[in-house]
Amino acid sequence: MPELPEVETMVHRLQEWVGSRIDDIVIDPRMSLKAAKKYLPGDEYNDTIGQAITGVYRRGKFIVFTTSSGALLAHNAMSGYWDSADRPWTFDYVEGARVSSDNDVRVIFTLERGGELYKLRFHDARMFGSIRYVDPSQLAEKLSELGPDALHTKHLYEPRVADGSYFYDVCQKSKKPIKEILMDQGKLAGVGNIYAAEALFHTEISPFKPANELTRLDANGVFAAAQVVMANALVRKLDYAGLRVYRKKRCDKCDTEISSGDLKGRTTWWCSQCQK
DNA sequence: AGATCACTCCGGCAGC
DNA sequence: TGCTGCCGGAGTGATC
Repeated sequence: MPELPEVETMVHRLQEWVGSRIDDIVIDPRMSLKAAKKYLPGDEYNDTIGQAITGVYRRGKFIVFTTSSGALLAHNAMSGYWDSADRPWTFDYVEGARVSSDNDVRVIFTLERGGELYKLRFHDARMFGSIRYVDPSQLAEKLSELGPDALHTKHLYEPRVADGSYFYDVCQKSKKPIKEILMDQGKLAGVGNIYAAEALFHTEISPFKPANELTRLDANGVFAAAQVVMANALVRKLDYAGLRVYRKKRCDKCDTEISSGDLKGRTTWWCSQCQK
């Protein structure tokens, strides 16, 4: 499941399409009506054709393609990724390498650049992702629903990044488990299940600890750890060997068996010995 | 009325 | 080997 570093990496690759024009779009006809609604429903399909891509950015876990008259707002959810037909992509998710398949292509954009035509493809096996065309005011509205970003990266759209003090204030306002706060996109944009678990492991705080029980030092530490694990993922080019608790069997500090359980519908991993 | 919750999309895959 | 059940971002509508 792509989180902030994965999305940033995809956005970096997508830069090559800045300056191209969307000539045509084909949406996978095999999808149910409900699933197809997530990809340029209604007028959005026609609104998108003819638009020039003026920039590609990341905001939280969203990809923002700015265009001549508006923007495409895309979310990869669990299984989404982008590539072009002439250069299929193998993307390493934490679950293992995902080899680009022709079978999970949901949307094909025909792009024109310098008189040549290219096929930009959005793959999404599980159809949980989305692509929406929005006008500038809708874009601003949608993005305003996200909290400040968790990490300043090269391709961040309209950089507005949280800091430890902000995160402490957010924690103070809620009795919810700290992991829920970390993953709440409306409070802090970009952190998902993997890096939330890792950040809490590094700071030795239980994912279930009520957020308002964290001291300022705790909150600063958790926020800093989240930034470090995501920044490391970026520089290591998403080499998941650096993960220490997510889907692990044993704690690499104390050798206790790693616990796993449900926290608000998401499986979470933690060391019951180290994390209090 | 704001916060919270259950439910929804779906294929992949673990576990019988 | 073939089935069943579980998993999950974010949006939606229901409920407290």
